[in-house]
Amino acid sequence: MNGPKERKTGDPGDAYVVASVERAAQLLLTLAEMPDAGVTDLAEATGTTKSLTFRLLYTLERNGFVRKDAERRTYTLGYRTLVLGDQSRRQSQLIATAEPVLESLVEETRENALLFVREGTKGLCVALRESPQPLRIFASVGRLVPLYAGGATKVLLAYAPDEVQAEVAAGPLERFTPSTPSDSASLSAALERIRSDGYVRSVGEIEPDTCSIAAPVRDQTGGVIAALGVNGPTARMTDAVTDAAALTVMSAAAGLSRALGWRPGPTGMG
Amino acid sequence: MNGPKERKTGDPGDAYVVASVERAAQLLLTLAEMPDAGVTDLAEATGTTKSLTFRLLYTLERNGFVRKDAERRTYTLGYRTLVLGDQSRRQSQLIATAEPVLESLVEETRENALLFVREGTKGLCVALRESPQPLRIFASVGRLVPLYAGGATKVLLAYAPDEVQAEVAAGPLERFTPSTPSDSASLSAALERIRSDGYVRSVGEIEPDTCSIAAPVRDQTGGVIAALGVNGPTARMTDAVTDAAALTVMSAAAGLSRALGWRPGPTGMG
DNA sequence: AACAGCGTTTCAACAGTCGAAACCCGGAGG
DNA sequence: CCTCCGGGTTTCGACTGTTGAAACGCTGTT
Repeated sequence: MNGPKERKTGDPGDAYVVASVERAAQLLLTLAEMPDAGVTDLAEATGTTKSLTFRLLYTLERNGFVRKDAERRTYTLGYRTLVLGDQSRRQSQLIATAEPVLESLVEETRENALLFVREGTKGLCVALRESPQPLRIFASVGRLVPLYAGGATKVLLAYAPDEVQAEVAAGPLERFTPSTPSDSASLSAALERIRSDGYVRSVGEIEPDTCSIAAPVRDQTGGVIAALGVNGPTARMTDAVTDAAALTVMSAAAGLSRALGWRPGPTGMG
Repeated sequence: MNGPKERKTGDPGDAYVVASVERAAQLLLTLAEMPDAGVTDLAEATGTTKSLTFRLLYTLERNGFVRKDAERRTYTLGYRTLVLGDQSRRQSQLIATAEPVLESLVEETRENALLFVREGTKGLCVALRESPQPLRIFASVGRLVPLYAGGATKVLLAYAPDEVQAEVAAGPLERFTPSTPSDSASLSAALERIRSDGYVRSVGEIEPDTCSIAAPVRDQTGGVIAALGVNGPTARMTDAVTDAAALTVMSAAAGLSRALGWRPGPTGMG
Protein backbone atom coordinates (compact mmCIF):
# COMPACT_ATOMS: atom_id res chain seq x y z
CA MET A 1 0.00 0.00 0.00
CA ASN A 2 2.42 2.59 1.25
CA GLY A 3 6.14 2.73 0.95
CA PRO A 4 7.73 4.67 3.79
CA LYS A 5 11.25 3.94 2.69
CA GLU A 6 12.78 7.33 3.46
CA ARG A 7 15.31 6.07 5.94
CA LYS A 8 17.92 8.70 5.36
CA THR A 9 15.62 11.64 4.81
CA GLY A 10 14.16 13.95 7.39
CA ASP A 11 12.32 11.49 9.55
CA PRO A 12 14.42 8.55 10.59
CA GLY A 13 11.23 7.50 12.35
CA ASP A 14 10.59 4.00 11.20
CA ALA A 15 14.16 2.89 10.82
CA TYR A 16 13.81 0.53 13.74
CA VAL A 17 10.23 -0.56 13.64
CA VAL A 18 9.51 -4.22 13.34
CA ALA A 19 6.67 -4.20 10.89
CA SER A 20 4.95 -7.37 12.06
CA VAL A 21 4.90 -6.11 15.61
CA GLU A 22 3.45 -2.80 14.55
CA ARG A 23 0.77 -4.59 12.59
CA ALA A 24 0.01 -6.78 15.56
CA ALA A 25 -0.29 -3.71 17.76
CA GLN A 26 -2.69 -2.13 15.31
CA LEU A 27 -4.64 -5.32 15.14
CA LEU A 28 -5.03 -5.37 18.91
CA LEU A 29 -6.24 -1.79 18.97
CA THR A 30 -8.63 -2.53 16.15
CA LEU A 31 -9.91 -5.57 17.96
CA ALA A 32 -10.48 -3.43 21.03
CA GLU A 33 -12.91 -1.39 18.98
CA MET A 34 -14.43 -4.28 17.09
CA PRO A 35 -15.11 -7.00 19.58
CA ASP A 36 -16.20 -10.33 18.17
CA ALA A 37 -14.92 -9.61 14.71
CA GLY A 38 -13.82 -12.33 12.34
CA VAL A 39 -10.60 -12.71 10.40
CA THR A 40 -11.95 -11.18 7.23
CA ASP A 41 -13.42 -8.14 8.97
CA LEU A 42 -10.23 -7.51 10.85
CA ALA A 43 -8.13 -7.94 7.75
CA GLU A 44 -10.26 -5.37 6.02
CA ALA A 45 -10.25 -3.00 8.98
CA THR A 46 -6.49 -3.09 9.32
CA GLY A 47 -5.89 -3.00 5.60
CA THR A 48 -3.94 -6.22 5.39
CA THR A 49 -4.52 -9.66 4.00
CA LYS A 50 -6.53 -12.45 5.48
CA SER A 51 -3.50 -14.70 5.81
CA LEU A 52 -1.51 -12.19 7.75
CA THR A 53 -4.39 -11.31 10.00
CA PHE A 54 -5.02 -14.94 10.65
CA ARG A 55 -1.40 -15.54 11.58
CA LEU A 56 -1.19 -12.52 13.81
CA LEU A 57 -4.35 -13.56 15.59
CA TYR A 58 -2.99 -17.06 15.90
CA THR A 59 0.17 -15.75 17.47
CA LEU A 60 -1.63 -13.37 19.78
CA GLU A 61 -4.04 -16.07 20.83
CA ARG A 62 -1.15 -18.33 21.73
CA ASN A 63 0.02 -15.65 24.09
CA GLY A 64 -3.34 -14.96 25.63
CA PHE A 65 -3.75 -11.51 24.14
CA VAL A 66 -6.65 -12.64 22.02
CA ARG A 67 -9.33 -15.23 22.54
CA LYS A 68 -11.26 -17.21 20.00
CA ASP A 69 -14.96 -17.52 20.56
CA ALA A 70 -16.40 -20.92 21.29
CA GLU A 71 -17.73 -21.54 17.83
CA ARG A 72 -14.34 -20.47 16.57
CA ARG A 73 -15.51 -17.80 14.27
CA THR A 74 -14.80 -14.60 16.12
CA TYR A 75 -12.03 -13.06 18.13
CA THR A 76 -12.00 -10.95 21.28
CA LEU A 77 -9.33 -9.43 23.46
CA GLY A 78 -7.81 -12.06 25.72
CA TYR A 79 -7.30 -12.12 29.43
CA ARG A 80 -3.65 -11.24 29.20
CA THR A 81 -4.64 -7.75 28.10
CA LEU A 82 -6.43 -7.43 31.42
CA VAL A 83 -3.20 -8.32 33.11
CA LEU A 84 -1.26 -5.70 31.21
CA GLY A 85 -3.87 -3.08 31.94
CA ASP A 86 -3.96 -3.89 35.60
CA GLN A 87 -0.19 -3.87 36.00
CA SER A 88 0.01 -0.70 34.01
CA ARG A 89 -2.49 0.94 36.30
CA ARG A 90 -0.62 -0.15 39.40
CA GLN A 91 2.70 0.95 38.00
CA SER A 92 1.60 4.31 36.76
CA GLN A 93 1.81 6.80 39.55
CA LEU A 94 -0.35 9.17 37.55
CA ILE A 95 -3.26 6.80 37.11
CA ALA A 96 -3.08 5.30 40.57
CA THR A 97 -3.08 8.74 42.13
CA ALA A 98 -5.73 10.10 39.84
CA GLU A 99 -8.31 7.44 40.48
CA PRO A 100 -9.50 8.65 43.87
CA VAL A 101 -9.42 12.22 42.56
CA LEU A 102 -11.73 11.24 39.71
CA GLU A 103 -14.02 9.59 42.19
CA SER A 104 -14.33 12.64 44.36
CA LEU A 105 -14.76 14.87 41.31
CA VAL A 106 -17.75 12.79 40.30
CA GLU A 107 -19.15 13.03 43.80
CA GLU A 108 -18.79 16.78 43.84
CA THR A 109 -19.92 17.59 40.32
CA ARG A 110 -22.13 14.58 39.52
CA GLU A 111 -20.70 14.67 36.00
CA ASN A 112 -18.24 12.43 34.16
CA ALA A 113 -14.68 12.93 35.37
CA LEU A 114 -11.85 12.21 32.93
CA LEU A 115 -8.09 12.17 32.73
CA PHE A 116 -6.31 12.72 29.42
CA VAL A 117 -2.68 12.45 28.42
CA ARG A 118 -1.12 13.59 25.19
CA GLU A 119 -0.02 11.04 22.66
CA GLY A 120 1.52 12.78 19.68
CA THR A 121 -1.02 15.23 18.35
CA LYS A 122 -3.94 13.51 19.99
CA GLY A 123 -5.32 13.38 23.49
CA LEU A 124 -5.89 9.94 24.94
CA CYS A 125 -8.42 9.27 27.68
CA VAL A 126 -6.56 7.12 30.21
CA ALA A 127 -8.93 7.10 33.15
CA LEU A 128 -12.52 7.93 33.68
CA ARG A 129 -15.29 7.79 36.22
CA GLU A 130 -18.84 8.08 35.00
CA SER A 131 -21.54 10.41 36.17
CA PRO A 132 -24.23 8.74 38.29
CA GLN A 133 -26.91 10.57 36.32
CA PRO A 134 -28.85 8.76 33.63
CA LEU A 135 -28.30 11.54 31.11
CA ARG A 136 -24.58 11.60 30.63
CA ILE A 137 -22.02 11.74 27.89
CA PHE A 138 -20.77 8.44 26.63
CA ALA A 139 -17.07 8.23 27.31
CA SER A 140 -14.51 5.50 27.36
CA VAL A 141 -10.89 4.93 28.20
CA GLY A 142 -9.00 4.79 24.94
CA ARG A 143 -10.86 7.63 23.27
CA LEU A 144 -8.52 9.59 21.00
CA VAL A 145 -9.32 13.21 20.29
CA PRO A 146 -7.37 15.79 18.27
CA LEU A 147 -5.70 18.32 20.52
CA TYR A 148 -7.30 21.39 18.99
CA ALA A 149 -10.85 20.58 20.07
CA GLY A 150 -12.36 19.87 23.46
CA GLY A 151 -11.52 20.84 27.00
CA ALA A 152 -8.88 18.50 28.36
CA THR A 153 -7.29 18.22 24.93
CA LYS A 154 -6.87 21.97 24.51
CA VAL A 155 -5.29 22.11 27.94
CA LEU A 156 -2.77 19.52 26.81
CA LEU A 157 -2.11 21.51 23.68
CA ALA A 158 -1.71 24.74 25.62
CA TYR A 159 1.19 23.28 27.53
CA ALA A 160 2.60 21.01 24.82
CA PRO A 161 6.08 21.61 23.34
CA ASP A 162 6.19 24.23 20.62
CA GLU A 163 6.76 21.67 17.88
CA VAL A 164 3.52 19.98 18.77
CA GLN A 165 1.59 23.23 18.89
CA ALA A 166 3.05 24.16 15.52
CA GLU A 167 2.22 20.80 14.04
CA VAL A 168 -1.36 20.98 15.22
CA ALA A 169 -1.77 24.57 14.07
CA ALA A 170 -0.32 23.67 10.68
CA GLY A 171 -2.37 20.53 10.16
CA PRO A 172 -5.92 20.72 8.89
CA LEU A 173 -8.40 21.44 11.66
CA GLU A 174 -11.21 19.05 10.98
CA ARG A 175 -14.56 20.40 12.00
CA PHE A 176 -16.74 18.18 14.14
CA THR A 177 -19.36 20.78 15.01
CA PRO A 178 -19.92 24.44 14.19
CA SER A 179 -18.05 25.27 17.39
CA THR A 180 -14.88 23.34 16.59
CA PRO A 181 -11.96 25.78 16.44
CA SER A 182 -11.11 26.09 12.79
CA ASP A 183 -8.42 28.71 12.41
CA SER A 184 -5.06 28.65 14.10
CA ALA A 185 -5.22 32.30 15.14
CA SER A 186 -8.25 31.92 17.37
CA LEU A 187 -6.91 28.60 18.54
CA SER A 188 -3.68 30.16 19.69
CA ALA A 189 -5.63 32.90 21.46
CA ALA A 190 -7.66 30.22 23.22
CA LEU A 191 -4.47 28.49 24.31
CA GLU A 192 -3.07 31.73 25.68
CA ARG A 193 -6.26 32.20 27.61
CA ILE A 194 -5.96 28.71 29.07
CA ARG A 195 -2.44 29.41 30.26
CA SER A 196 -3.50 32.60 32.00
CA ASP A 197 -6.77 31.29 33.45
CA GLY A 198 -5.38 27.94 34.51
CA TYR A 199 -8.43 26.12 33.22
CA VAL A 200 -10.69 25.91 30.20
CA ARG A 201 -14.37 25.67 29.48
CA SER A 202 -15.16 24.13 26.13
CA VAL A 203 -18.67 23.98 24.77
CA GLY A 204 -19.74 21.62 22.01
CA GLU A 205 -16.44 21.54 20.19
CA ILE A 206 -16.51 17.83 19.56
CA GLU A 207 -20.10 16.88 20.18
CA PRO A 208 -22.96 19.32 20.15
CA ASP A 209 -24.71 19.96 23.44
CA THR A 210 -21.79 18.88 25.55
CA CYS A 211 -19.59 20.99 27.76
CA SER A 212 -16.35 20.28 29.48
CA ILE A 213 -14.14 21.97 32.07
CA ALA A 214 -10.51 20.96 32.39
CA ALA A 215 -7.30 21.96 34.11
CA PRO A 216 -3.64 20.91 33.82
CA VAL A 217 -1.94 18.30 35.97
CA ARG A 218 1.78 18.71 36.66
CA ASP A 219 4.49 16.47 38.01
CA GLN A 220 7.54 17.24 40.10
CA THR A 221 9.34 18.78 37.14
CA GLY A 222 6.55 21.31 36.80
CA GLY A 223 5.70 20.06 33.33
CA VAL A 224 2.10 19.39 32.40
CA ILE A 225 1.68 15.65 32.06
CA ALA A 226 -2.09 15.30 31.92
CA ALA A 227 -5.36 17.16 31.94
CA LEU A 228 -8.12 16.53 34.41
CA GLY A 229 -11.68 17.48 33.64
CA VAL A 230 -15.38 16.89 33.85
CA ASN A 231 -17.94 16.86 31.08
CA GLY A 232 -21.68 16.85 30.84
CA PRO A 233 -24.66 17.93 28.80
CA THR A 234 -24.98 21.69 28.24
CA ALA A 235 -28.52 21.41 29.58
CA ARG A 236 -27.08 21.03 33.04
CA MET A 237 -23.95 23.11 32.59
CA THR A 238 -25.23 26.60 33.14
CA ASP A 239 -22.81 29.44 33.72
CA ALA A 240 -23.22 29.24 37.47
CA VAL A 241 -22.59 25.51 37.42
CA THR A 242 -19.52 25.74 35.22
CA ASP A 243 -18.07 28.56 37.29
CA ALA A 244 -18.33 26.40 40.37
CA ALA A 245 -17.06 23.36 38.47
CA ALA A 246 -14.04 25.33 37.27
CA LEU A 247 -12.98 25.91 40.83
CA THR A 248 -13.61 22.32 41.77
CA VAL A 249 -11.67 20.99 38.81
CA MET A 250 -8.77 23.38 39.32
CA SER A 251 -8.47 22.49 42.94
CA ALA A 252 -8.69 18.77 42.15
CA ALA A 253 -6.02 19.16 39.48
CA ALA A 254 -3.80 21.09 41.86
CA GLY A 255 -4.30 18.44 44.52
CA LEU A 256 -3.40 15.71 42.06
CA SER A 257 -0.34 17.66 40.95
CA ARG A 258 0.77 18.07 44.51
CA ALA A 259 0.30 14.36 45.15
CA LEU A 260 2.58 13.77 42.16
CA GLY A 261 5.34 15.86 43.69
CA TRP A 262 4.60 19.22 42.12
CA ARG A 263 5.30 22.26 44.27
CA PRO A 264 3.89 25.61 43.29
CA GLY A 265 6.73 27.69 41.89
CA PRO A 266 7.69 31.08 43.39
CA THR A 267 6.10 33.04 40.55
CA GLY A 268 3.23 30.72 39.91
CA MET A 269 4.12 30.36 36.26
CA GLY A 270 7.17 29.65 34.16
CA MET B 1 16.74 -21.25 24.90
CA ASN B 2 14.57 -23.74 23.06
CA GLY B 3 14.37 -24.61 19.41
CA PRO B 4 10.85 -25.58 18.50
CA LYS B 5 11.46 -26.29 14.84
CA GLU B 6 9.32 -29.42 14.55
CA ARG B 7 6.94 -28.08 11.98
CA LYS B 8 5.98 -31.34 10.38
CA THR B 9 6.06 -33.52 13.45
CA GLY B 10 3.31 -34.16 15.97
CA ASP B 11 2.59 -30.64 17.04
CA PRO B 12 1.79 -28.34 14.15
CA GLY B 13 1.51 -25.71 16.86
CA ASP B 14 3.85 -23.01 15.76
CA ALA B 15 3.32 -23.34 12.05
CA TYR B 16 1.58 -20.01 11.95
CA VAL B 17 3.26 -18.02 14.65
CA VAL B 18 4.93 -14.81 13.69
CA ALA B 19 8.05 -14.97 15.77
CA SER B 20 8.62 -11.25 16.18
CA VAL B 21 5.09 -10.79 17.43
CA GLU B 22 5.47 -13.58 19.89
CA ARG B 23 8.69 -12.06 21.14
CA ALA B 24 7.02 -8.69 21.46
CA ALA B 25 4.21 -10.29 23.45
CA GLN B 26 6.70 -11.91 25.78
CA LEU B 27 8.51 -8.64 26.11
CA LEU B 28 5.33 -6.89 27.16
CA LEU B 29 4.57 -9.52 29.76
CA THR B 30 8.11 -9.33 31.03
CA LEU B 31 7.90 -5.59 31.23
CA ALA B 32 4.70 -5.93 33.23
CA GLU B 33 6.72 -7.76 35.83
CA MET B 34 9.82 -5.62 35.60
CA PRO B 35 8.68 -2.04 35.53
CA ASP B 36 11.36 0.54 34.82
CA ALA B 37 13.77 -1.94 33.32
CA GLY B 38 16.36 -0.97 30.72
CA VAL B 39 17.09 -2.48 27.34
CA THR B 40 19.88 -4.69 28.58
CA ASP B 41 17.89 -6.06 31.51
CA LEU B 42 14.93 -6.82 29.33
CA ALA B 43 17.10 -8.44 26.69
CA GLU B 44 18.55 -10.69 29.33
CA ALA B 45 15.18 -11.42 30.90
CA THR B 46 13.63 -12.41 27.59
CA GLY B 47 16.70 -14.25 26.39
CA THR B 48 17.19 -12.21 23.25
CA THR B 49 19.70 -9.71 22.01
CA LYS B 50 19.96 -6.07 22.88
CA SER B 51 19.31 -4.99 19.31
CA LEU B 52 16.13 -6.93 19.01
CA THR B 53 14.86 -5.81 22.37
CA PHE B 54 15.63 -2.24 21.48
CA ARG B 55 13.74 -2.50 18.23
CA LEU B 56 10.76 -4.18 19.77
CA LEU B 57 10.60 -1.53 22.47
CA TYR B 58 10.95 1.13 19.84
CA THR B 59 8.07 -0.31 17.90
CA LEU B 60 5.90 -0.78 20.93
CA GLU B 61 6.63 2.72 22.13
CA ARG B 62 5.58 4.10 18.79
CA ASN B 63 2.24 2.46 19.35
CA GLY B 64 1.82 3.58 22.92
CA PHE B 65 2.22 0.13 24.45
CA VAL B 66 5.37 1.11 26.28
CA ARG B 67 6.68 4.39 27.54
CA LYS B 68 10.22 5.60 27.92
CA ASP B 69 11.09 7.25 31.17
CA ALA B 70 12.00 10.92 31.15
CA GLU B 71 15.72 10.39 31.33
CA ARG B 72 15.30 7.88 28.56
CA ARG B 73 16.94 5.03 30.28
CA THR B 74 14.04 2.86 31.39
CA TYR B 75 10.82 1.52 29.98
CA THR B 76 7.36 1.04 31.46
CA LEU B 77 4.03 -0.16 30.17
CA GLY B 78 2.32 2.55 28.15
CA TYR B 79 -1.13 3.99 28.34
CA ARG B 80 -2.42 1.99 25.43
CA THR B 81 -2.21 -1.12 27.54
CA LEU B 82 -4.66 0.55 29.90
CA VAL B 83 -6.97 1.00 26.98
CA LEU B 84 -6.76 -2.63 26.00
CA GLY B 85 -7.34 -3.74 29.55
CA ASP B 86 -10.30 -1.48 29.99
CA GLN B 87 -11.94 -2.50 26.74
CA SER B 88 -11.24 -6.10 27.50
CA ARG B 89 -12.95 -5.76 30.85
CA ARG B 90 -15.97 -4.12 29.31
CA GLN B 91 -16.20 -6.66 26.55
CA SER B 92 -15.79 -9.74 28.66
CA GLN B 93 -19.13 -10.77 30.00
CA LEU B 94 -17.38 -12.98 32.51
CA ILE B 95 -15.28 -10.22 34.05
CA ALA B 96 -17.96 -7.57 33.94
CA THR B 97 -20.45 -9.88 35.61
CA ALA B 98 -17.97 -11.19 38.11
CA GLU B 99 -16.85 -7.85 39.45
CA PRO B 100 -19.89 -7.14 41.63
CA VAL B 101 -19.86 -10.75 42.76
CA LEU B 102 -16.26 -10.38 43.91
CA GLU B 103 -17.21 -7.26 45.73
CA SER B 104 -20.01 -8.88 47.66
CA LEU B 105 -17.85 -11.91 48.38
CA VAL B 106 -15.32 -9.63 50.03
CA GLU B 107 -18.05 -7.98 52.02
CA GLU B 108 -19.40 -11.28 53.25
CA THR B 109 -16.14 -13.07 53.94
CA ARG B 110 -13.79 -10.15 54.53
CA GLU B 111 -11.12 -12.10 52.65
CA ASN B 112 -9.58 -11.68 49.20
CA ALA B 113 -11.96 -12.72 46.45
CA LEU B 114 -10.47 -13.97 43.19
CA LEU B 115 -11.50 -15.17 39.77
CA PHE B 116 -9.29 -17.56 37.80
CA VAL B 117 -9.51 -18.86 34.26
CA ARG B 118 -7.49 -21.63 32.74
CA GLU B 119 -4.79 -20.84 30.26
CA GLY B 120 -3.17 -24.04 29.04
CA THR B 121 -1.91 -25.89 32.08
CA LYS B 122 -1.89 -22.84 34.28
CA GLY B 123 -4.52 -20.88 36.10
CA LEU B 124 -4.56 -17.14 35.48
CA CYS B 125 -5.99 -14.66 37.95
CA VAL B 126 -8.16 -12.34 35.88
CA ALA B 127 -10.01 -10.38 38.53
CA LEU B 128 -9.58 -9.76 42.18
CA ARG B 129 -10.91 -7.78 45.07
CA GLU B 130 -8.76 -7.43 48.13
CA SER B 131 -9.67 -8.11 51.70
CA PRO B 132 -10.17 -4.99 53.82
CA GLN B 133 -8.11 -6.54 56.61
CA PRO B 134 -4.52 -5.49 57.12
CA LEU B 135 -3.30 -9.09 57.31
CA ARG B 136 -4.10 -10.49 53.90
CA ILE B 137 -2.54 -12.51 51.17
CA PHE B 138 -0.76 -10.58 48.47
CA ALA B 139 -2.51 -11.26 45.20
CA SER B 140 -2.53 -9.68 41.78
CA VAL B 141 -4.26 -9.96 38.47
CA GLY B 142 -1.93 -11.79 36.14
CA ARG B 143 -0.71 -14.32 38.66
CA LEU B 144 -0.09 -17.65 36.94
CA VAL B 145 -0.32 -20.79 39.03
CA PRO B 146 0.04 -24.44 37.96
CA LEU B 147 -3.31 -26.21 37.90
CA TYR B 148 -2.38 -28.98 40.32
CA ALA B 149 -1.96 -26.75 43.35
CA GLY B 150 -4.25 -24.28 45.03
CA GLY B 151 -7.99 -23.91 45.32
CA ALA B 152 -9.32 -22.16 42.25
CA THR B 153 -6.70 -23.81 40.09
CA LYS B 154 -7.63 -27.33 41.17
CA VAL B 155 -11.24 -26.53 40.43
CA LEU B 156 -10.24 -25.53 36.91
CA LEU B 157 -8.28 -28.74 36.56
CA ALA B 158 -11.14 -30.83 37.87
CA TYR B 159 -13.34 -29.68 35.02
CA ALA B 160 -10.67 -29.29 32.35
CA PRO B 161 -10.66 -31.46 29.22
CA ASP B 162 -9.09 -34.89 29.68
CA GLU B 163 -6.02 -33.98 27.62
CA VAL B 164 -5.25 -31.18 30.01
CA GLN B 165 -5.74 -33.33 33.07
CA ALA B 166 -3.50 -35.97 31.53
CA GLU B 167 -0.84 -33.44 30.65
CA VAL B 168 -0.80 -32.01 34.13
CA ALA B 169 -0.76 -35.43 35.75
CA ALA B 170 2.08 -36.51 33.48
CA GLY B 171 4.17 -33.41 33.93
CA PRO B 172 6.39 -33.01 36.97
CA LEU B 173 4.51 -31.70 39.98
CA GLU B 174 6.77 -29.08 41.41
CA ARG B 175 6.53 -28.83 45.16
CA PHE B 176 6.01 -25.34 46.57
CA THR B 177 5.27 -26.39 50.13
CA PRO B 178 5.03 -29.71 51.97
CA SER B 179 1.30 -29.66 51.22
CA THR B 180 1.60 -29.33 47.46
CA PRO B 181 0.03 -32.37 45.79
CA SER B 182 2.92 -34.40 44.50
CA ASP B 183 1.58 -37.62 43.09
CA SER B 184 -1.00 -37.90 40.37
CA ALA B 185 -3.00 -40.57 42.19
CA SER B 186 -3.91 -38.39 45.15
CA LEU B 187 -4.36 -35.46 42.81
CA SER B 188 -6.90 -37.33 40.74
CA ALA B 189 -8.72 -38.35 43.94
CA ALA B 190 -8.81 -34.71 44.98
CA LEU B 191 -10.27 -33.75 41.62
CA GLU B 192 -12.95 -36.39 41.93
CA ARG B 193 -13.77 -35.02 45.34
CA ILE B 194 -14.11 -31.52 43.91
CA ARG B 195 -16.51 -32.71 41.26
CA SER B 196 -18.74 -34.39 43.82
CA ASP B 197 -18.54 -31.67 46.48
CA GLY B 198 -18.90 -28.80 44.06
CA TYR B 199 -16.18 -26.84 45.82
CA VAL B 200 -12.69 -27.20 47.22
CA ARG B 201 -10.78 -26.16 50.28
CA SER B 202 -7.06 -25.98 49.76
CA VAL B 203 -4.66 -25.32 52.60
CA GLY B 204 -1.12 -24.13 52.10
CA GLU B 205 -0.54 -25.83 48.77
CA ILE B 206 1.21 -22.87 47.21
CA GLU B 207 2.11 -20.69 50.14
CA PRO B 208 2.30 -21.94 53.71
CA ASP B 209 -0.28 -20.59 56.13
CA THR B 210 -2.77 -19.68 53.45
CA CYS B 211 -6.10 -21.24 52.75
CA SER B 212 -8.47 -20.93 49.85
CA ILE B 213 -12.01 -21.98 49.05
CA ALA B 214 -13.17 -22.11 45.44
CA ALA B 215 -16.05 -23.25 43.29
CA PRO B 216 -16.65 -23.60 39.54
CA VAL B 217 -18.30 -20.98 37.35
CA ARG B 218 -20.26 -22.19 34.33
CA ASP B 219 -21.63 -20.54 31.24
CA GLN B 220 -24.72 -21.26 29.22
CA THR B 221 -23.19 -24.36 27.70
CA GLY B 222 -22.74 -25.82 31.16
CA GLY B 223 -18.97 -25.92 30.76
CA VAL B 224 -16.77 -24.62 33.52
CA ILE B 225 -15.15 -21.41 32.32
CA ALA B 226 -13.71 -20.03 35.52
CA ALA B 227 -13.23 -20.61 39.22
CA LEU B 228 -14.35 -18.21 41.88
CA GLY B 229 -12.79 -18.25 45.30
CA VAL B 230 -11.61 -16.53 48.40
CA ASN B 231 -8.30 -16.87 50.19
CA GLY B 232 -6.90 -15.81 53.49
CA PRO B 233 -4.43 -16.66 56.23
CA THR B 234 -5.01 -20.01 57.94
CA ALA B 235 -4.96 -18.14 61.22
CA ARG B 236 -8.42 -16.83 60.42
CA MET B 237 -9.67 -19.75 58.38
CA THR B 238 -10.84 -22.13 61.07
CA ASP B 239 -13.03 -25.07 60.14
CA ALA B 240 -16.17 -23.23 61.11
CA VAL B 241 -15.16 -20.26 59.02
CA THR B 242 -14.26 -22.29 55.96
CA ASP B 243 -17.46 -24.31 56.19
CA ALA B 244 -19.45 -21.11 56.09
CA ALA B 245 -17.24 -19.67 53.39
CA ALA B 246 -17.73 -22.78 51.28
CA LEU B 247 -21.46 -22.15 51.20
CA THR B 248 -20.96 -18.47 50.48
CA VAL B 249 -18.54 -19.15 47.65
CA MET B 250 -20.67 -21.88 46.12
CA SER B 251 -23.72 -19.70 46.15
CA ALA B 252 -21.79 -16.77 44.69
CA ALA B 253 -20.38 -19.02 41.97
CA ALA B 254 -23.83 -20.38 41.22
CA GLY B 255 -25.22 -16.85 41.08
CA LEU B 256 -22.47 -15.80 38.71
CA SER B 257 -23.07 -18.86 36.56
CA ARG B 258 -26.73 -18.09 36.39
CA ALA B 259 -25.98 -14.50 35.42
CA LEU B 260 -23.88 -15.92 32.60
CA GLY B 261 -26.78 -17.92 31.28
CA TRP B 262 -26.22 -21.24 32.99
CA ARG B 263 -29.30 -23.17 34.00
CA PRO B 264 -29.03 -26.02 36.46
CA GLY B 265 -29.40 -29.25 34.50
CA PRO B 266 -32.15 -31.78 35.27
CA THR B 267 -29.75 -34.24 36.92
CA GLY B 268 -27.47 -31.68 38.43
CA MET B 269 -24.44 -33.14 36.76
CA GLY B 270 -23.40 -34.44 33.39
C1' DA C 1 -27.76 -29.28 -5.32
C1' DA C 2 -25.18 -25.45 -6.11
C1' DC C 3 -23.52 -21.52 -4.07
C1' DA C 4 -21.37 -18.01 -1.21
C1' DG C 5 -18.61 -16.71 2.42
C1' DC C 6 -15.88 -17.79 5.97
C1' DG C 7 -11.57 -19.54 8.26
C1' DT C 8 -7.62 -22.36 7.20
C1' DT C 9 -3.64 -24.20 4.66
C1' DT C 10 -0.05 -24.31 1.28
C1' DC C 11 3.85 -22.46 -1.28
C1' DA C 12 7.83 -20.15 -3.00
C1' DA C 13 9.95 -15.62 -3.37
C1' DC C 14 11.44 -11.96 -1.42
C1' DA C 15 11.55 -8.20 1.93
C1' DG C 16 12.33 -7.77 6.36
C1' DT C 17 14.44 -9.23 10.31
C1' DC C 18 18.11 -10.25 13.27
C1' DG C 19 22.77 -11.03 15.54
C1' DA C 20 27.18 -9.23 15.84
C1' DA C 21 29.96 -5.74 16.35
C1' DA C 22 30.99 -0.96 16.15
C1' DC C 23 29.60 3.40 18.02
C1' DC C 24 28.31 7.18 21.20
C1' DC C 25 27.73 9.22 25.47
C1' DG C 26 27.64 10.11 30.39
C1' DG C 27 29.52 8.93 34.67
C1' DA C 28 33.21 6.79 37.69
C1' DG C 29 37.92 6.32 38.56
C1' DG C 30 42.64 7.12 37.93
C1' DC D 1 42.24 15.64 32.07
C1' DC D 2 42.12 11.29 30.27
C1' DT D 3 40.54 6.44 30.30
C1' DC D 4 37.53 3.07 31.07
C1' DC D 5 33.08 1.04 31.67
C1' DG D 6 28.41 0.06 30.97
C1' DG D 7 24.43 1.53 29.25
C1' DG D 8 21.73 2.70 24.87
C1' DT D 9 21.95 3.34 19.84
C1' DT D 10 23.32 2.49 15.03
C1' DT D 11 25.11 -0.01 11.13
C1' DC D 12 25.55 -3.98 8.08
C1' DG D 13 24.72 -7.91 5.28
C1' DA D 14 23.32 -12.80 5.27
C1' DC D 15 19.74 -15.46 5.92
C1' DT D 16 15.30 -16.78 7.33
C1' DG D 17 11.19 -15.86 8.72
C1' DT D 18 7.45 -13.52 6.76
C1' DT D 19 4.12 -12.57 3.31
C1' DG D 20 0.40 -12.34 -0.53
C1' DA D 21 -1.93 -15.15 -3.59
C1' DA D 22 -4.47 -18.76 -4.43
C1' DA D 23 -6.38 -23.23 -3.35
C1' DC D 24 -9.02 -25.77 0.13
C1' DG D 25 -12.80 -27.41 3.01
C1' DC D 26 -16.41 -26.41 5.83
C1' DT D 27 -21.06 -24.44 7.15
C1' DG D 28 -25.01 -22.28 6.44
C1' DT D 29 -27.88 -20.33 2.70
C1' DT D 30 -30.36 -19.96 -1.69
